[in-house]
Amino acid sequence: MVGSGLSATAAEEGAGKVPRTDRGRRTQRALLDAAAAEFGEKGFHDSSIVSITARAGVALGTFYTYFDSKEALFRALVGDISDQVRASVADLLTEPAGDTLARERKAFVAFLAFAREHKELYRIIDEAEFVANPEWRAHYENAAQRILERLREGEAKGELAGPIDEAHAWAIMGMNVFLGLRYGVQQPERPLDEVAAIANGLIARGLAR
Amino acid sequence: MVGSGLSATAAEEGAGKVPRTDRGRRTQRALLDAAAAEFGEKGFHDSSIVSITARAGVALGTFYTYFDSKEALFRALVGDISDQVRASVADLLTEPAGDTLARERKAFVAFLAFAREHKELYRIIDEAEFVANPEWRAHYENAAQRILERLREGEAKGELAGPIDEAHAWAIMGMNVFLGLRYGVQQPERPLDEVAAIANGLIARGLAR
Amino acid sequence: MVGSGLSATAAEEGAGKVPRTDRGRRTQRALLDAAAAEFGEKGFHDSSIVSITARAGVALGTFYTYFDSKEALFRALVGDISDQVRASVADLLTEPAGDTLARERKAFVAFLAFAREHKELYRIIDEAEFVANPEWRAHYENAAQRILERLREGEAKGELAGPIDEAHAWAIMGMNVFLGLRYGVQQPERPLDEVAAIANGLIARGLAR
Amino acid sequence: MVGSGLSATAAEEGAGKVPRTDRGRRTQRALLDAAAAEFGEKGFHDSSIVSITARAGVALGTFYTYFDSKEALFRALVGDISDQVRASVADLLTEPAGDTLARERKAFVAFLAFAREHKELYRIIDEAEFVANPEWRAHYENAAQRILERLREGEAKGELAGPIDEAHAWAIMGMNVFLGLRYGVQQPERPLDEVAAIANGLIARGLAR
DNA sequence: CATGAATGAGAGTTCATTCAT
DNA sequence: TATGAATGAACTCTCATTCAT
Repeated sequence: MVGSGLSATAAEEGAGKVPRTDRGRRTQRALLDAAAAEFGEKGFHDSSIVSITARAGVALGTFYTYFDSKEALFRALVGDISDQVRASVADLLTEPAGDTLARERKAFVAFLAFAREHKELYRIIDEAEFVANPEWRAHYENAAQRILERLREGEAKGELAGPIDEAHAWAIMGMNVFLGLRYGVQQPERPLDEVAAIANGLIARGLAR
Repeated sequence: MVGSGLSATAAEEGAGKVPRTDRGRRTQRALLDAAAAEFGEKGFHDSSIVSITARAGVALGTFYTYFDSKEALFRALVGDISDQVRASVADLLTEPAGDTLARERKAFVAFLAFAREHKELYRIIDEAEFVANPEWRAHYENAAQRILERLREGEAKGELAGPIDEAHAWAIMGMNVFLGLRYGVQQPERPLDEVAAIANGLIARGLAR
Repeated sequence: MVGSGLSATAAEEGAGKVPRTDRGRRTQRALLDAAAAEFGEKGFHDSSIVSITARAGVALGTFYTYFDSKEALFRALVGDISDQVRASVADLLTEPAGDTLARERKAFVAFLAFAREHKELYRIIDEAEFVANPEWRAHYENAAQRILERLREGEAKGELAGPIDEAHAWAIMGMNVFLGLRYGVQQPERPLDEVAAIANGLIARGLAR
Repeated sequence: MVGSGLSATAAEEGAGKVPRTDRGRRTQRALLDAAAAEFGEKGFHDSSIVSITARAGVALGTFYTYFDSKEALFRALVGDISDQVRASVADLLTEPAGDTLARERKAFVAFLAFAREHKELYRIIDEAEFVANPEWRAHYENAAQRILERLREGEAKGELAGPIDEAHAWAIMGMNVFLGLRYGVQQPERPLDEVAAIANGLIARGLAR
């Protein structure tokens, strides 16, 4: 289950059709939840619309009342999850955090926690990078962009040694993603803080002034 | 093109059938090369045997003379490529390299160069982690293991600050993979050394004694 | 044509899926009738789903809306025909027949008449004994069982000389089946009663008290 | 194994090609033995030439040196087995047997013994009646003819009550075949004589003068 | 005579999508 | 809006048969 389903924005960005009634909204939400489960379990190609509608408890034909195609559904879902990852991380970052490294550590913990909470989704996001349609591939680029901005702020404040490069952001994101894979999905029993300490240690000294 | 095709070991490890004539060996190689191109372009699910045999210039039925199924072919290919990445990296590491950090930098450069040379394969390896069959998923675990061993050597020699943890290896691998994605596949025009310097700088200071 | 199609029980015993609308029921019946004709003409292996759906006047894919596989269809059909043979014979036996021999004669006539009416099905039943799946092979065993019961009744009433053995039932069934093949299918022009008289004469004296 | 393979006559009746060397004869025999095993286990349609040549230990292409097609092989095999059944029965019947009923009993015992010895072949003979090509279907008609001749001899000698009809022969054959199926193949542990006594009792009284 | 690679028609099956009700 | 039957292109896989060596 992805929280309460599709976020308002994501639904309206062309991926899903806009339901006009309450009943319609409930049906669309049921389809999205079912899709999250299905895609998470089986991946894009092995998921089927028959199965998704069955999970959602609606008839097969109903699907096309809310989505134009299987790809449209996937796109809607990826957008939604991407929103949630960002939201989940942003939440923690709004609190008056200390310095840049502390912020980055918080971001990592939030990310790892999200991965643990929604293991299925991890697969979806990753798969999205490799499924044909290029517009689904924005996730990592956006994420790298946000990391880069935070690093540049730190550089400006004199907390980090310059010059900060885009490559730094991609390196950190790669670290995070793989540690998320390892300790969020494969071995979720390892204490969050332990992993965060190691990751942060690397960055801290690696970028310290 | 996958170098000269399937490496001897990979071919004999049960994934592909063993041709008994020269003609047969040529055909099997043609199929493997065609498959590398096809899987690289379209990914596992969107690749079709019809298309692979067409690329290879043989009849559809010929495929089954050399592979039991589409999955068997993919497995053979992943094994082969995995072998090649490792070999490509190991080559550079046999030379009497300096300290651990220098070795790690060389490994990264080798990896990045491989990614640039075989962009299509990048996708194959990554996809292998997410396609159902778990036996295809050994690549990252093996790679992490090798990184970890190198780091532990450095720790033993007193070059790196301990304690070295498995998480360090996964973090470095993630860095490498994402930098490979960014500067090997997406933006291959950026000078190798520039990227390597940044990556190595992070690790160097991050793990320095 | 198999009477009105699949008997209610057979349809619900897992072999065919249950249609939810009238239209669906009509389509499933069309498929079953087409299958009876096709299997009867060509036998199981030479029958094809393409051809069956063509006969039924529906699209290829429609087949899988009603049956899971070619085997499932065959199973449904065999169950149904087996039901019909039994019903056809049982019908005549409910009337207050005279002694056991008269009953057995009536059963034979009913069987022979059924074979003439549904020549194609003869082949299907016989083939079912030899096609791999053992669950399709119950027909002859059930039939022998019913004959045996009738004979034992006659023995109890003192009409037949004991001891009645299972082998008697199989012998009589074999007689019936081969006479059905010869005078039901191959030479249906010979008068029913003539054949019945000969068969019954054999049994009559063979088992007479 | 079918004795020493294809009987000379059967081989030369157009079904199999005639080998010119000793080596050739050995190869053809190996193929026939392999085919008997394969067809017996899997039936005509599920048997494959690849598998038959593998069993015979020869290359795939070699098959067509000795047989024109899969059907030709089957035909050769059925002819051969049919020969053997007849020979096996005829052997016993040449001895100066007593009356007609004693002969018929001997014939049945011989048949049952053959069925037990060559269970696989039972299936082949039966299948032959239903596989498309009508020329393969001669077996039962020939067998009925021979039974009929024996019965008419008995009638002439005054041992059996007339008038003997073709239907008697088919009835007896059906009895024999089904008892062969039941006590030759399905329950071969039952003593031969017990079954023979029951079968013969039926015929004896059924046709006795 | 023997080999085994090559062929390709044809089979069963899946599933996204359409549409009448 | 909801339903589920209908569609057919596309796919993987099999195997009898041909043929160059």
